Amino acid sequence: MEHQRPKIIDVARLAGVSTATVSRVLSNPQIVTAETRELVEDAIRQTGYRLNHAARNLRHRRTGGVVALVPNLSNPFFSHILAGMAAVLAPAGYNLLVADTRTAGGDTVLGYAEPSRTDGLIVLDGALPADVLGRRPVVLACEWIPGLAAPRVKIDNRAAATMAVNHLADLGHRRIGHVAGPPGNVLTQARLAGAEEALKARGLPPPLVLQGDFSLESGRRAGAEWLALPAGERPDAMFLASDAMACGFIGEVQHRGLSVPRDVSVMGFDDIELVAHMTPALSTIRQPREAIGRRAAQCLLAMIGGDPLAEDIVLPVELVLRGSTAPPRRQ
Amino acid sequence: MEHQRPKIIDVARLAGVSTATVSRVLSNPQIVTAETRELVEDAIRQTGYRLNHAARNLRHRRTGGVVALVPNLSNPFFSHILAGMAAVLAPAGYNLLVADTRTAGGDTVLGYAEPSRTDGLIVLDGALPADVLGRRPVVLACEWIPGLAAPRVKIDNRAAATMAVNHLADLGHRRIGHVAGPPGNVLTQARLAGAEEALKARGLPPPLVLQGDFSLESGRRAGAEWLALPAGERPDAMFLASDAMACGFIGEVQHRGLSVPRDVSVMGFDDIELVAHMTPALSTIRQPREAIGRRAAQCLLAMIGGDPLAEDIVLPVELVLRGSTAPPRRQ
DNA sequence: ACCCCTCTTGAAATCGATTACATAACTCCG
DNA sequence: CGGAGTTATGTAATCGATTTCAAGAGGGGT
Repeated sequence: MEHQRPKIIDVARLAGVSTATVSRVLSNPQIVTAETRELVEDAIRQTGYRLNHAARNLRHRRTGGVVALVPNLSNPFFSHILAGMAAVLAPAGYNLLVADTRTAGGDTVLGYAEPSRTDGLIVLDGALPADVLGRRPVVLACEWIPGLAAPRVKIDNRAAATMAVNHLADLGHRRIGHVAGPPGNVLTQARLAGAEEALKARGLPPPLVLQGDFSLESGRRAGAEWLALPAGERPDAMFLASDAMACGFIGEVQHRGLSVPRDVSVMGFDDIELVAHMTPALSTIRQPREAIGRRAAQCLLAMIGGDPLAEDIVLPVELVLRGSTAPPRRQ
Repeated sequence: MEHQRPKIIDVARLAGVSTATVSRVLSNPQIVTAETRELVEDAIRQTGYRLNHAARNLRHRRTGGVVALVPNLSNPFFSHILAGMAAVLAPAGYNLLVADTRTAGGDTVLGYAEPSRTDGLIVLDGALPADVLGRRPVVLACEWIPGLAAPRVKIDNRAAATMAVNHLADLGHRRIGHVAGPPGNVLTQARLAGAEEALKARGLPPPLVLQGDFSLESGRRAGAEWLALPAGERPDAMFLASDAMACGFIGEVQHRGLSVPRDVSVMGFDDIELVAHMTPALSTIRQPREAIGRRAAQCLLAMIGGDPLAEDIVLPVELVLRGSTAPPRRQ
């Protein structure tokens, strides 16, 4: 016996049938007689035959791969989304490739978008140029690319931001600030708009807006900026557009000896796992991350399958109240 | 003109050469005359030809994919490692597939190990049964699988734990505890051994050992256990086998009104990005995560290329001192 | 002028599966 | 018992590139 991997023809010979029959047993068992089928299945077991996917994919003119373009893999926000996608894709016979659009160069991203490498894309980064993606199945999740006509799976960011700000206002805060995401980002804009809207609707002054970029470090900088304000001008509640920034913000404020929520209430956005364990635990907006991943994957599979259901999906968020928000201190 | 993707034969016809020549221009340009080469390159540009990877891979009997098996994608510890791997693999023409061994079922993992899906594996989970992986290029990173003969890329966990404990002892702590990882895990064992060794070498009592599993939540539980001890028996310094656990531990201790490092000094392990921003900032052992990923990928590529350099690589760690460790309180 | 060698190029086989089409066998019914 | 219809299987083309082998072109030495 050679130590080569057995091919379909080896199975066919052993079972005394043609390769066509073996192939049918593999992909469409019910159209083969039970008798023949068992013959073939025995042969498969005996030879230890395993299908060669490259060959099947070549014939099917597909790749069996789906790529997720993530802006920053180190952000734990994305990991559950990926898990949700994998949970849908694996049973459907698709591999999930993950690419970090920040660390990977533009060429690499372009390489992934290559139709002969993947059957479709799930884009979680709104900052990619639309033309990079080519004309093929794409689903946008969380963020989206303004010019691009593709189904989106997202939350209502504006309404979520409104919820967050309303909570702070309900506690009695009147000077509410916002740390936004990177300029130009669609989430930044929607969350800022929601925050402004909520304040306006209650007759409160517009928010002090500090710029961030969703990262921990930018949250820390925002904390430093907040501290640098004259005490009388500091907002007494801050709504930050990501949990990572909220962590950085709180860290900086605490390092300088102030206390959350005594000196400032803080709301985050995302509900990453960690923030429930901080001191104080972070009040935040929970995004259904796993569901986002699953729905995005389902949507993409449908598109690959030819369904033109280009409908956006909006998933519900949840307001999670913990220790980082409290009524303002009596002056 | 049809809107089909152009194939190599379309390019060949336009250039007036054979497909063999086009293929040579694509993969071995220098063996073709400059003249012909330009002809072909023009034709490629004109047709907008793009190589079909499934076909090439079929012929080459390779898949162009490498899979990383990660125990828990949500742990940010892994993301930089993955980035490091991708940085090496992409230029070499390999796709990186990422699979979470916890969320993916055993079947899925087995599917990835399938030779016709990927050319090699990088395993970051020591809990996989060795026989799942089959007989093919494998590199173990961080964790390893005792029975399996494969090159490892790792740090010296025992020495790193010794460093951590020595730091606590240098500060003057005498009752030092340890929160270990999941039982049976190789990292758990090495780190525990290093901690015990360091204490013994200094004539200090063996550590109180609490069991964890590297997760945030298990760190929180350890914090609760620590709090439940009679105050006189509590170790006044704790070394935890992961940063995630250290976060959970500190969170729990602080929630109950005690202070770090006043009431207990805490050392973590990994140096994930976030812990520099907590209050107090966490003292920890920094693993060179990106380098681990890069070296593992390089090693795997070498193995795929046929090099049998089955050498283990041990990378250096760094002791990072921040605010969570301090001399014990005077009693 | 002839032979040998090197360098380019093309024709055809190949990678390993899938599937359109053909064929054989069998059922059913008039 | 013959012909139509159904079902199970085999033959061979096909997916799109790579590569072996052979042939032709040109160069150099004698």
